Amino acid sequence: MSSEEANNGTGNQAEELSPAAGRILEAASRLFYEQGIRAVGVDAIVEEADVAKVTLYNNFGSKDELAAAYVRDRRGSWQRLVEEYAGRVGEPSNKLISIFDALEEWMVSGGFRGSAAINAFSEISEPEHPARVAAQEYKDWTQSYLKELAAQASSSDAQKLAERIWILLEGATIASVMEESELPVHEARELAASVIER
Amino acid sequence: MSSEEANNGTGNQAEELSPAAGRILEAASRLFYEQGIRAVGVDAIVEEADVAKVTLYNNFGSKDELAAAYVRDRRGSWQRLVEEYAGRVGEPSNKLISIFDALEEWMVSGGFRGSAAINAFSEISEPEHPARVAAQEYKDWTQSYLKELAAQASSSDAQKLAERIWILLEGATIASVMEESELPVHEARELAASVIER
DNA sequence: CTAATAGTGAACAGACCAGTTTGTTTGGAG
DNA sequence: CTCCAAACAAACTGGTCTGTTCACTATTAG
Repeated sequence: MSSEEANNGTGNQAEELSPAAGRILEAASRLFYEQGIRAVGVDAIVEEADVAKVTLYNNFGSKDELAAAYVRDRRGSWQRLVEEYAGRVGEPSNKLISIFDALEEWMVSGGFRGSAAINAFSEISEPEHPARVAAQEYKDWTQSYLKELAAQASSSDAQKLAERIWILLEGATIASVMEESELPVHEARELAASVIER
Repeated sequence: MSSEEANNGTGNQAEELSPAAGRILEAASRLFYEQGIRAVGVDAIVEEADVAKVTLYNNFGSKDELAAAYVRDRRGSWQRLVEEYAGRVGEPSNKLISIFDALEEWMVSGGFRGSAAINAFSEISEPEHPARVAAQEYKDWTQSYLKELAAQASSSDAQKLAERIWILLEGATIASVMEESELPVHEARELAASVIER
């Protein structure tokens, strides 16, 4: 309960990890994202992180929990990027649009395979699976973030505006992955701008 | 090379299957869609279809090929539904919008877990995997279908219009799955209508 | 010095996986 | 009646999976 205890959903728990645990999460993040959660075995992660298997289980408890940590880790990085882009502009309506700029940077930084949360959600159907719960958290954060900005930007129906931006964001992500092009992000950004300006 | 040989991408190869093979594809479709491709073992499919394991391998060759057949089967049903809805309206612009009505029916028919193609795409990263190739076919068909309608509906930039409808379609699908609600489909439909009428 | 903490490597358990083999049964077609 | 194709059951191969156990080592704090 001392100074830096509040872990209020805004991510980056990687700071408080031991070096070995950090390496594990790093390796798991890369492999899970590249190949999918079910496609990667713990042995591969252990080897990539250059770590003993026991260390993985001492730090994360199970593969499923590690997968959840991976989804949360990616979500944290995404949130930070989104807020960084939003911080560069003043108007709430421009903040909304800047999400698509953040998405473009996220994409072009190489090896884009879509959103870790969406992928986890598509891959895992068990409702209680930790990684699926973590993916829900991503959805909840994004939606409430959009709703907050929409309320500041629009006088009339903020809920509706937020919902529409959310649809465009998810659609741009999937379309970009399937087309292997950032064009859908531009298109969605344009469309979002026209939606905001009514 | 006789009469009914042309398999021109418009699906439903289930007709020409033996009873046992049909049962296999049916069972595989249900299980793969509900739980994901990697999560379902061939033994579970064999048991569900009440069939011998050898029969599965004689008819489909491998689990990967069966997974591809599953994606193509779902795609075929989706195409038929889309074209049925399009057939009910006259104007090309209304045909474009009717896709969202088809999507809504697709959704509310129960157990909605998103698009089999998107799920397969998210789950499988190997580019040459048969199921991933089948998912690409879904993308290609949808895009060219949209482009064709957009060309009939719009004088100016059909390519752009098709791209935007495609983004809205994918976004509505993902958002609906994650929210467990058909609201995003309505929202996307409205948005599509306003995009079409410029 | 000592005691606790975190890590190591290697072997192991037990389940599950895709795919194959073998020998048998069944239902038409010529 | 015979032949053939398709399906059957069940055992089996060889591999991979998650997770655990064990004996040992390095670091650090009191």
